[in-house]
Formats: sequence, structure tokens, C-alpha cells
Amino acid sequence: MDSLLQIESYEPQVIERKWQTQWDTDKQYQTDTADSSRPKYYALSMFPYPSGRLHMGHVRNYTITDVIARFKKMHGFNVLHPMGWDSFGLPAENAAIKSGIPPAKWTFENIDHMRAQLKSLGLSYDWDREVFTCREDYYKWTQWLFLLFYKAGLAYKKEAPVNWCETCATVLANEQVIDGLCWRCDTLVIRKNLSQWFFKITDYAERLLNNLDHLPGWPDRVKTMQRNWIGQSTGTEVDFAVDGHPDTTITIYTTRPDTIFGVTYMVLAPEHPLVDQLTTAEHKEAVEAYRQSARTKSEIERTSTDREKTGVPLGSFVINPFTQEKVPLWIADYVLLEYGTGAVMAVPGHDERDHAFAKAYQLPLRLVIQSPAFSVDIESQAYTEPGILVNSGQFNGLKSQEAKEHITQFAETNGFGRAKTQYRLRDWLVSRQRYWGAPIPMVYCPSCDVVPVPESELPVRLPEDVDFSVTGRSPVSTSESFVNTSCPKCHGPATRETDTMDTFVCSSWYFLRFVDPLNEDRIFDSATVNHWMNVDQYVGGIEHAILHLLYARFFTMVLHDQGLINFLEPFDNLLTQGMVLKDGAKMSKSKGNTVDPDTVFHQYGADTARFFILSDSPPQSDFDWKDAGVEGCYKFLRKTWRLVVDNQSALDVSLAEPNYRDLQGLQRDLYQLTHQTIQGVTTDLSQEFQFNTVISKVREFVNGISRYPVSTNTKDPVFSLAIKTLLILMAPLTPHLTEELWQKLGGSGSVHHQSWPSVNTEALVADSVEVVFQVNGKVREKATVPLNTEKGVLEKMALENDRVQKFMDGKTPLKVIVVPNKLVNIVVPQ
RNA sequence: GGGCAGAUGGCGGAAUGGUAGACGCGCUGGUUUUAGGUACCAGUGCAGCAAUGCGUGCAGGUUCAAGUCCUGUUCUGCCCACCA
Repeated sequence: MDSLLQIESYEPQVIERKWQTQWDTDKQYQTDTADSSRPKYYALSMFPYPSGRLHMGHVRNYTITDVIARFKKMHGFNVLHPMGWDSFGLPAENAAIKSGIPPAKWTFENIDHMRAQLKSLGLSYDWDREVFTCREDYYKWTQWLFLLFYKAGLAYKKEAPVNWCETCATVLANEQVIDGLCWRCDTLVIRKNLSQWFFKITDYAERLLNNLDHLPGWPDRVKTMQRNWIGQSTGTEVDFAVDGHPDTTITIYTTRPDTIFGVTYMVLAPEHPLVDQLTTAEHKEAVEAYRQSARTKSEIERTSTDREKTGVPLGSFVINPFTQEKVPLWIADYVLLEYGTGAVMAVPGHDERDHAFAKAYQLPLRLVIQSPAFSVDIESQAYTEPGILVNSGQFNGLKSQEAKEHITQFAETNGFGRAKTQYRLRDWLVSRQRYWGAPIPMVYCPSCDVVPVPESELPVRLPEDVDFSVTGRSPVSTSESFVNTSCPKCHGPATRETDTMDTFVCSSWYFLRFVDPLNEDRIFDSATVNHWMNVDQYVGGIEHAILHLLYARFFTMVLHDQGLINFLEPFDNLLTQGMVLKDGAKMSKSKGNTVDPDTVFHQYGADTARFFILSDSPPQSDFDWKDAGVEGCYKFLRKTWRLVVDNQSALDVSLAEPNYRDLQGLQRDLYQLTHQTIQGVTTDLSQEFQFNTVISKVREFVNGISRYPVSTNTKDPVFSLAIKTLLILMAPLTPHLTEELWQKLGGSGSVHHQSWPSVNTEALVADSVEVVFQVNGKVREKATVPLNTEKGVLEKMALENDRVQKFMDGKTPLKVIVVPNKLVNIVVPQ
């Protein structure tokens, strides 16, 4: 082995395959969830959609979680680190349309390829827990959850204007419309009236919002985004009677009840249900035309803030309950049916939108809020700040804030209003007119109406005899054998729901199934899930800040309320990793600047890819992939390899740790460096996952060891300790390299089963320190002094120093600050 | 328009209020090599021969001492947005 003729070079491709096979065979990363002798740790990456190939974003995500999982394991935790596939979704269906490959075949081939790629990255997954959301053993339970929601009154069907993407030929949830465009294909989203299934996430708006305060392990950025999305506002509802319609009132929602005396008209959303009834004959034609044009507008057109305000009057009037004044009723598309009550009181003097509208249609303005600082003029511009009430009857003179309370109170007392908390969040539209998803387990019976499929009949299997080319309805509806069924209640002929579920439903509970993935009788065993949840560390992209992370929280709360689990939030700690860029630009196929992970594995090995992708930036920041950087990491690993292999004759990892107090000179220095590195790496890994600084410390350590003069004739206990420590500290980062070297050195078992080294704090303290001498805060001299040199001695040294005296320029010090082991600062008159 | 981040060499980035620029990339010079690459050594914030001066987006402030704390401001990125 030690023969000079046989110096082995670093061949990552060979050793990586060898160890991956070995770990697989040994089931090295299998988790025994029944073992409660050790504390549990659940490390989870957001599972991927099997698009076909891994990209660098995946590599970064999974490497980060893998390092955490391995690190925790070496700390004695029973670690659960699973992987699976979010495998329903549109690309599979598009492949079917384009090339006739069945979606299932396409999906599973992609999974096989990507699984092989994941294995070649050396990730410590327990593959026995792999879940596939598109497989019956999983979607059976997704359907079961739908039924649970239905029974709890949290799933309902309603006809509503919905977001429709023409390209994807399906509806979209509110969360999937980004700037008016489809999240997947950037097509302009239009409004369509359809009868669709919804989950009542709005019932949970308040709890989803308030619980964010109890998630200290989540980045503020994500919490803020969710808060904005849920969009709580507190205000008042006021009922306005309709003139000439004694039984009809219109309720408006306002956050500015203090301006209610300034109402000069009222506006309804064009789709408001009272529009037909309240349109007078002479306005019918204009109103119909306006409603028609509003209907065909896309969301982006309609909500554009810089568009001219348009609207038409209905001919009816409402009565302001505070002033008994008659004000005209209009419709305008700047009022949204989905928010509040779909009706707003218009106060053009104190709201910019109402002001613009009033100016366009010559509606009157009225000043009801006066500024305490200047005289308000509302002719040219609305005054939207709070102030003092004027022209407001009994409320004159109150400040806006008090007035809001008094006016709301007055409305409540008189029965025409109430305080109301409003959310921007809307119910989650879960129907999709697509094939490759979990069928919604519902049946339509001519006599019994909507009937849920009994649990015993789950899963409702996806049919295979479908025509993928239909648009506007689910391809599932082309399967006669699927559609025609019998009613579970009356056993008469009935038809099945042909829509499938949004894939975000499938991914809202997968983290629970990972704990008990093979359970055939139940969705999961509650006791086991209660023990293993929460996810201790969740890692994924910021793009899921709202969508997936909000839905998963919602599901968890519902399952808690239904008594299946005993916790309210799924993810204790969340790390949102930054994007992977290439030379400063976002990697994309269209730009042609992608880096294929396989190429990197082949050329440099997985350890290099892992090491590099953790190296330059903190995990939360964007990471710039540079070929020169990969090269540099490869060289470093090769240097590390040689450092060990070339010095094997001096190494014996079974030697006992030397006694620090017996060490001197370079041995003492190396021992110190070893323990300083343990300290630094451990801190950076356990507190903030600062992989970039971990790597710089590892590099400093290797540089330090390289400078140490090794005697090749004898086993050196200090050098052996340094190398042994290096391999253990690097094991989570570069698992193959360290395993191979560990084995070469005759280490016992796997390097990944070693305990994390502990710090000898005595060795952290240096014998001498460098102290700086400052004059007026500027460093003028440095001196190396014994540790803990006394203040007086330091002061004397500084004052007698030539260079210090030069800059003191003969002046008498006003003050001398001495910080032991750090500095002396001499303050002289300037 | 509202909210949240952030701004440090040629580049990615380090810095419990106490030596700004760790570590790496790049670059310069050198050694080894037929040569290139590799490896190794030295250097590398800016200006200057040097002494020295100046330096963490900008303007102030607190402090013996500020990248770090405070006030204001500019710019960049992200999220939300006719939300009443």
C-alpha cells in the first residue's frame, strides 16, 4: 500500500459509484421510525416535479438538506430524510398530446432518470419511503382528504367567475395568477363563469395570519409575503337602504367609516347580483353593454391602476343612513365582486379612486376631513390622510381614529352596520379540467344531486381510455367507462365528476405520508406522525413562499381540527435557498446558459459539485455558477486527497488524542488549529447553516495541515488527529471522498457513523495575541504580547512606542482606552 | 402606491461596536516542466517611488472607536397592489 510506485490519484467517478452502491446495499440511510431511543430530526427538501432532468437548483436544494441531515445524524439524532415525486401535472399531459406517450409512462421514465441522478449526488435518502403523488397508493388518500374536507364543510362547489388560462385549458387558483398571467405558461388569464370546487381556506384566514407570529424559524420575508397575501384589514360594514325598494339594502365595506358623511354616490361591481333589479328601464341598454365589456376583460386589463375609470349609472338611488341623503348608484369595474361586499361607498373627497371617477362623471365632492396642519382643498386631489371631521353632524371635531370607533358604534347601535375584519385571501379553487391529476371523488345523481364516493370505493382510478385532444373540459370526460357510474346512495344511473384536483392539493400533505409511507389501512398512523412532526428543517425555493407553504399550513390546521394530528404548523424551520445563476444571469433553456449536473458529475464528481455549490454564497443568497469556481473546488479536493494519501505512513487514526499540555511548537499550533476548526465549523453549521464560511474554515484547516512538516517514518498523533478531524468535519459536505479516505486509513466503520468531534476549549486560547496601538482611533502600530497582558503594561508599551509618539506629535493624551488582548487607543487633541 | 430585503476590492463574499476586505475566483511575478496544463512560492483595496493619505451607496449624528447603532436620503431586487 505504501509503495511509492502505487500513488493513487483522486478518481471521484470510481469511488463515488463504489460508495453509492455500497450505501444502497447496506441501506445505510434507512430510518427506523419506531426507534425512539434517540431524539428525532426530520430534514426535508421540497420534493420535485419529475420534469425529466435535474437542474442546478435541485442540486443546491438537496445538497443543503443532505448536509444538514448528515450533520444531525453525526450528532446522534435519528434522522428522517426522505424523497419523493410531486408527479401529477400538466407537462406529462402535454407530452401525451404531443407524442402520444401515456402520461404515466412519461412520468415514471422521468422519475427513473432523475432518481438515478439523485443517487449519483450521494444524497442520504431513505429510498424505502419514496412516495409518488400520481400513484394509486398515494392519490387514494388525497381523495380521502377531499372527502374529509367535504364532510367538514370545507369543500364546496359554486358557480363563480374564475381565472382561466387558454393555453393550459384549465382554471387556476388565485395564487397561480402572477401579474395577471398564468404561473406556468405566462398566458394572459381571462375571467370565466364556471361551476367549480373550492376549499374554504378563508375560514382559516385569521389563524393562518396569527400563527405566523409563532414561527420564529421562518424567514421574515416569507412571513411578510404570506401576511400580504392574506391581507387583513379592519373596517366597517354599513347597510344602505335602496330608495323605492323598501325590502332591499346594499351593504358596503369600508376602512374609512370616518368619511361616511362625504359619500356622494355608491358603486357596485358589474357582476353584483342586485344590478338587474336596480337598473331602471332607461339605463338597461347602457348597463348591459357595460357589463358585457367588463366580462370579456382580462384580469390584468381590469385591475390596471393607470386605466381610466369607467362606469355607468343604474338609475336607482340609495340612502346614506347617517345623513338620509339620496345618492346615485353606479356600476364600475374598479369595484371587485370578490372583495368585501362587492359594493363601495364613494367618497371622492378622500379617496383617490373615487376622486378620479367623480371627476370623470361630474359627480359632487364633499369635504369631511380637515387637516390639522393646513387648509385642505379637494378640488384637484383627494385628501386621504386622517384628520379632523367636518361637515359630519354630531361627529364634527373628532379625530379620524376616534371617529371610526364612534361611527361604527353608532351604526351598530342603530342596527345598520357593524365592525368587520376583511381578508384579501379568497377560497382555493381546486378543480382542474385536466387529465393527469387526482380525480375528485364525487358523483352527480339526477335524484340525489351531489354524492361523495364512499371511502370503501377509493381510489377513484384515472381511466386510460381517454382522448387527450379535447379542450375546455377534462379529457377524463371522454372515458365513458369512467363517467357512467351508479349513485352510491340510490344506486340509480349517475355520472362522475370529471375534473381532477390541483396538484398543489397533492403536495399539501406529502410530508405527513413520508412518516408512514406504506400504510395501506390509513392515511398515516397518527401517533407516529405526532412523534415525527414537525419537520425540523424544510428547505426549498422562495417561489413557494405563498402557494405551497400556505396550502400546507392550511392542510395541517384542518387535519389538526379533524383530530388526526396534534400540531398546528408543519414546518419548524424554513430555509429558502437562492437561485442558481450562471455568470450573473438566471439559468434558462432559452438563454442556453444552463449547466447540466450530469456533465459536472462526470467531469469532476458529485463531491466537487456539492462542495462548490455550498461554497461561495450563503444558502439564502443567489449563487453564481462559474466554471472556474468548480475547477478550483476540484483542485482543492484533489489536494486534500493527496494530503492524506501521500502521508499515510505517518497516519494512524486509532491513536489516542494527544494531551494538549504536553505539546509544543508546531505540534501545539496544529492541535490548536484542529480545535479552532472544530469550534468554527460546528458553530457555523448548527446555528445558521453558513456553509460558505464552513468551507472557508475547512480550506484554512487544510492549508494549515499542509504547512505542517510531517515525518514519514513515524506515526504522528497530532497530524493523525488533524486528518481524522478533517475527514469527519468534511464528511457531510463530501461524503464519498471522506468515506474512501477513512477506509484507506483503516478507520472503523463508516465515516458517516462517527460522532461529531468535541472541542477542547483549552486549546482555543492562543498563547499570545496581537494588540494594536491606535492614535485617535487610527491604527499606528501592532505588537504581539502574551495573552492577558495587563492594562497598565499595554498602556506603557503604547505610550513608549516610536510610531505612536510620532503621531502623538508631542501632545499630552486626553484619554487612553485599553481593551486587553485587543487594543490601546490614545486620544490626543487634534 | 404599500411592504420586505439589500448596497463592502476587478468578482463571489468575511467581519460578538474594537486591526475592514477572512476564504475563494481572477490577475501579476517566480520555481518545476520541451511546451501548455498541473503543482508549489510570493504579491494583489485605491492613489503614491516613498512617507503617507483615502476607503464599506450618499448626507448627517451618537461614540475614545461605526460596515455594524440612530436620523434622513438614493439606488437595486423581491412580494403585494383600483382590496374600498
